[in-house]
Amino acid sequence: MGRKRLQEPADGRPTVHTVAARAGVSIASASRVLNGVGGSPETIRKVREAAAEVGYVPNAIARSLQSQRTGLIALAVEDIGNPVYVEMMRAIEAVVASSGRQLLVHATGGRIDNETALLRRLANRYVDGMIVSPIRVTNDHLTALVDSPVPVVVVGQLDADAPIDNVRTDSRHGVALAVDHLVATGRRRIGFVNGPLDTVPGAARDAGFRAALARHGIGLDDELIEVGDFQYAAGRAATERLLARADPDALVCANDLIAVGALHALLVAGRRVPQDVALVGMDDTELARMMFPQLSSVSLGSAERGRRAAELLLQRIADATLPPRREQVPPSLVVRASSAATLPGPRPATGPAGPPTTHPSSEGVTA
Amino acid sequence: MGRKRLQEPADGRPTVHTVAARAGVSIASASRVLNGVGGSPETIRKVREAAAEVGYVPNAIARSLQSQRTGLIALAVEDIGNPVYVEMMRAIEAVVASSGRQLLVHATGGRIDNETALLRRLANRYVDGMIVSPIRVTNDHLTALVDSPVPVVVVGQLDADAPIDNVRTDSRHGVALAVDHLVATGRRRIGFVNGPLDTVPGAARDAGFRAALARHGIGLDDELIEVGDFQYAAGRAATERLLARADPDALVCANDLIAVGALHALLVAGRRVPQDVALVGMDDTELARMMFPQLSSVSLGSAERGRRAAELLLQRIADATLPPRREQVPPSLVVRASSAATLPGPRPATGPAGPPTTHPSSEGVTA
DNA sequence: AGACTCCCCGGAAACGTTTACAGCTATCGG
DNA sequence: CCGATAGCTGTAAACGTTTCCGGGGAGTCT
Repeated sequence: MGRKRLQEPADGRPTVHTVAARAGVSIASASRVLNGVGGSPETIRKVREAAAEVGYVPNAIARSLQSQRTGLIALAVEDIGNPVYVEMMRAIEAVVASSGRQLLVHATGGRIDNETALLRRLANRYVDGMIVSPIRVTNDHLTALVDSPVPVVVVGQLDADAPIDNVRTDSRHGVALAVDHLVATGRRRIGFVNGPLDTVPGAARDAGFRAALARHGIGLDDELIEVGDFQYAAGRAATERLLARADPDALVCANDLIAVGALHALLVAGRRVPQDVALVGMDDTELARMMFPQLSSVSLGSAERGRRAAELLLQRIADATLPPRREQVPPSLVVRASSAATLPGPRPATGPAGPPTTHPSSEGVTA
Repeated sequence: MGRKRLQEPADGRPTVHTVAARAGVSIASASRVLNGVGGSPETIRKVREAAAEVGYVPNAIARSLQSQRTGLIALAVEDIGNPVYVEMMRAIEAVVASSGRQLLVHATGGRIDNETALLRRLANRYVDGMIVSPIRVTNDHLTALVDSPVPVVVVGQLDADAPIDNVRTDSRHGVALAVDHLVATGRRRIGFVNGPLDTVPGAARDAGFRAALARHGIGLDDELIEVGDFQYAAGRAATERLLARADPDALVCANDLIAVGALHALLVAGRRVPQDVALVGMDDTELARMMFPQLSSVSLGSAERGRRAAELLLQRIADATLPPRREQVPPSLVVRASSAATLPGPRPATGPAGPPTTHPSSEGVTA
């Protein structure tokens, strides 16, 4: 039988041709039945039977080539080990999975070239869309984002006029919440352990800290500000440097990993938390609840931001003509043991301070 | 002009046809030049020029259909939030990326149906291979693994006769290391906080704990054994239950997340660590170093296991006829502050115990 | 009873790439 | 100076799927 094409590939795996031949129908009919569109009862039975007998599984690549979509969504974050990205990823994954797609995760290590290379490679159509949370943004970056061939949603700050779907929070305001809380509970010598200033979040948090101090009429003491990167080890080292030259009664940290490092440094240095030094982290990851004492932390709604970003992306994939949208998730402060104690100072607690217990088991209250 | 096929898809994105037409050569020549095989200097120049002008990027899907490989490797783990998997993933990612491939991460949540569904979907050829670290293994699972159409490597215990590439450690021995160390430093009322017994690691660690106690001639006290799951919250709750009915002088935990929960419970209950209760975790993740006091932990070489699994997988992708291989990574104990103190007991420390300081900054010594 | 509609089916094109094959030219050795 | 050979080029097939289109049969309405 000189059929026009092989029924069985050398591979041995069945294709739609195999099924069709076995069922005695055309590949078109077989395909229709397998996709559940059309087909007479008799044809359906034959095709289903044949497919089951040979163990047919459609080849997703061929299907993608035809349909021009892969069902893959990419997520690019700096550091997969940071719990804040884990939370974001979980939220994204939930949305993505519920749309029948799969998530492809990339760790960029914050290296900008890495990220632009990734964006350019996007052009090869391997994913239907991408969510990226860059911590540094260059012009190169922006143009790569703007003329990306596939939909992109950015989580994080972005130029106001960039025509890109964007979900952000206000980390300046987040820092302000932390400072307000500390001031309200009587702290005055408030230190700040930040990440790199050449990153978007680093710069925003620095500005937020300075503004908040000024608003409270507290003079800025550069001795009380220290910079590392957004990791645990750097946070610990930066806090050690800070403690070696200054004597804070409170510390704000630019994320929870830094805060955990700061806690370690404080305890090693023999400071009691919160009695001697109150500590507030940022991102409100599960890490904050795992520490002893549990860490107060400014929630930047990472799960919520992830969820919204995923929804924006799915909407854009469905309709590419949508105008660029921008959503904002407000920060909120979660007070736990690490900053719950009010200093025995001039001003009694009026804020959301908890009881000054050393062994609290409360899960924190949202300010 | 009546070319056989469209030069420009409605999409507007250039294909190899676009480039070929613009360069005035055939698509075969264009493809050859773009892949760097063959072509006269003149042709090369023209094609390169045309490709640059139209901004040609090859369509990875079409290429995959032709080459029967996607360049994607899947990794399926239970919980993406567990630092042990983060470490494993980093190691795998390094190997995978150095081979020019990309990593696709799946969180299974430990649900067995989820995992088998994933394995079956593998048949659709979307990935070139898969690394899976199941915590529960059923027969269904095994058959799905064995007749998977794409190469699979399993990280974790597996039936000895299963013809599947496999990288494992000996967590029974790992638990023994922890118990030996605690006994050597004078502990006798050693508790154990485990994960679910119907999981492979849970069962192995339970058996290891019982065997180790027996080997030391210490009677087994069921009051000192508690079970939750492999998460922080469960570890904390399980430890609270255990402390409510027994008075251990040491705790072995089935992983670091549990150990962190146990530490929290101990400190809330007012026990000093390590003076009152020594604590040893398992997996030796960065979390162990982040705690105060830093946690002793049994390293199961997760990064190493990940690296080796990735290498096995790449080898098998390159040559499917290799016989099934099995590699073993030995566990090792890293002693840190949480178990460094020797009890003022009958037996002076002969083991690898560190100084009984309360504020150690040592990064731990490997036993 | 004829025309119209509806449904089902099979052939073939299309997605964008790589590659086997054959034809052509130019070069080199004898 | 001619034949072999090497290198380049273009045509066309192939990867496995979905889908457009035209043909045909059965059923229904007028």
